[in-house]
Amino acid sequence: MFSKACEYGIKAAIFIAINSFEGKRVSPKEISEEIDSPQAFTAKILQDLVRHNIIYSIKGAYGGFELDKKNIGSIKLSQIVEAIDGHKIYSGCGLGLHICDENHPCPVHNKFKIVRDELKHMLESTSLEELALNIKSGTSFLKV
Amino acid sequence: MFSKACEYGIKAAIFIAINSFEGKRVSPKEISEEIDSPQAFTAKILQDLVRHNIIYSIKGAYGGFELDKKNIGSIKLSQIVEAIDGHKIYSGCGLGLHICDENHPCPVHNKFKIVRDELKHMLESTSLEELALNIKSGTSFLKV
DNA sequence: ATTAATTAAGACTAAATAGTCCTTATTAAA
DNA sequence: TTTAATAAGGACTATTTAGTCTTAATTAAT
Repeated sequence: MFSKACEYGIKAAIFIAINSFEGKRVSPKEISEEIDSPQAFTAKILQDLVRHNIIYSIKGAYGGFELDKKNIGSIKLSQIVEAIDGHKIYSGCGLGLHICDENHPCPVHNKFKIVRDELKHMLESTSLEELALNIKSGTSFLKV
Repeated sequence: MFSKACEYGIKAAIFIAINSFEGKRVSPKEISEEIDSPQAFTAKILQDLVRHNIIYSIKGAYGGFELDKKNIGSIKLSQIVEAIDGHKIYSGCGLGLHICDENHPCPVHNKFKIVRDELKHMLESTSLEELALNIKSGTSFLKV
């Protein structure tokens, strides 16, 4: 469903959020250990999130990644997915037709639309804050 | 969502179904033209469907691919997807955790489950017959 | 039996995704 | 102002997915 890059990006953002709540910056090393991902690859994905202004990076000694505590509640999963995987999850035909809409639907157009709308709604209505709080409380987990 | 192989496989199966209604066999060439897919690659995917007993192949002159007219109504989309992409759409964690269940959920486990169950239901409740009839009646399209 | 038309199989290439590694730029602290 | 700790960037490799090509096996018609 999501690319590996996107999976890592989501988990990394959650971990950064948890730490930002406590005013702590984190390094790619800590992040990749905590979310069980390849470090260098994760660092590259973090750069993507920085470029999209979803997270912030501070270079140099005592630097790291963080995000604005006040924004954690307003960052939605959809923003992270779009930053990394683009819009292809939402747009595009389920069977790969170049044109696929109400007037010229592929064989599964309407049925597929229901599923995709559900996914879209899920991504747009889930905030980083919600996910981070669940990790903090031990309700959900970032690895294993 | 689906792999290219799966997209081609679904469309090919629909086209074969349409022709089997009329007792006609079709070749990989006809199929790939009709569904706008690479011929050799499509042929390989057809072999997969044959191995899974979803379609039948008749070798030699006047051969081709066909399927049992009586079965078209009972073949579900899920069978084709499973034959080609395996079970990975259903199983596996949305964020790539090795273990992800009610007791040890990833951050999006419950929300993701809703989407995936919807997809699963869609695939399991949609028959090849239904899709083929829509193509025949011009309600939906296999290419462009 | 021979031939022409066909699917099957497997080795190959191409492109996309996943991932590594090294070098440069930046910055806080000493 | 030097140094050590860091992120950024880019070139590189590895793996997976997508796709091609050639040869073998099969079969209906002649």
